[in-house]
Amino acid sequence: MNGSPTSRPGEAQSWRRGELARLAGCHPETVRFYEKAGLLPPVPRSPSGHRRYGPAHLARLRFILAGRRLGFSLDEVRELLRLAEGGGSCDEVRGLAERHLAAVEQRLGELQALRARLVRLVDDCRAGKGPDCAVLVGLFAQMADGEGSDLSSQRLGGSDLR
Amino acid sequence: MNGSPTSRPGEAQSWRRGELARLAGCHPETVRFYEKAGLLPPVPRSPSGHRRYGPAHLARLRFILAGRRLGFSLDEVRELLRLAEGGGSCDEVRGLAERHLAAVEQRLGELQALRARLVRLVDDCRAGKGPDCAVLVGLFAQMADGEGSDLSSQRLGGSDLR
DNA sequence: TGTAGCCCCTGGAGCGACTCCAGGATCAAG
DNA sequence: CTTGATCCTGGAGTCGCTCCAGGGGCTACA
Repeated sequence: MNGSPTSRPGEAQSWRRGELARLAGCHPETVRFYEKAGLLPPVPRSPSGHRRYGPAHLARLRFILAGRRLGFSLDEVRELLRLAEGGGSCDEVRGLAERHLAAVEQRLGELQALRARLVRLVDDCRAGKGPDCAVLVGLFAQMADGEGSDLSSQRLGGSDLR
Repeated sequence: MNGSPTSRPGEAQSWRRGELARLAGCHPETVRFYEKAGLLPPVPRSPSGHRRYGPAHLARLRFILAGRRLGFSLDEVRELLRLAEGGGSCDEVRGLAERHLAAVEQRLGELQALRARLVRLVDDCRAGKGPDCAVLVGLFAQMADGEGSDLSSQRLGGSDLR
């Protein structure tokens, strides 16, 4: 698991796309996607058109992936990169992180409410209080009123960044 | 806010798409989308081709939206509808709900871990322990090792079902 | 030298769950 | 009869990737 690249002798470290991806821990297609999205710069090519990456690209890619793992959107990661490289102030960076944290906490609250409702439904069902399935009854009940029907909702969508 | 429809006299209750959507609490386009997705059946049309909905459609739409509010995917809602109408067993329904609940709880765990990491980052930053922004330092640090870099991650994406 | 088996290139489609748009028809109220 | 809201259709856009087809290249081994 050393990062020894398939480099031509005489050249400094230089990796192909798949090698870079493996070193950073992402899918090779993701690298191409980030380049298209402007998060990674266009990169030097070998005579035959193959991309060749160096340590700076690896560092940038890892930074992007770290941001994604923290739940930042690609736009937010773009901004973080700008701040990191253009020397944005610490306040700006922290502000971004704090806004993101607030979003995470709101989502957490929503999911907790969701879980409570699901637990109640499933528990009622297990208790078998009536002739009908409590889950379905619950769904029909929630049809009528708007329990939890405000604005906030859904999307569990675990595991991006596979 | 009564549901009095714009119905022609002599016809039973009959609503247009926008009215149905308003009664159910969703976007009019969502109704069309659910029809295309096979969750709502093709619906009778007026001579000029406009859809006319009745109470049964409203009930079905509300059921779907209630399921979505509980975080079920459209596929899961489809299955719930099948079980509700075809008389699936309570066990089947509860099984579906339990599996969904497990997914919600897993996502909750992921988000809690995420929040902890963000809180730590932001707190370090506020404490101003070093010359550099702790958030950025944290990002660069997490670049290297794989703190939280297993498989699970991301997508906050609150508030579908606007 | 051939060739097997990988990797890379490109542009484009697909996922989920909608939402929005263009360009035109229809409806309900005044 | 006009006005403005609503409806119709098919198609594109969102986000963050992942996968595919159809082609070229690169490396190791026989």
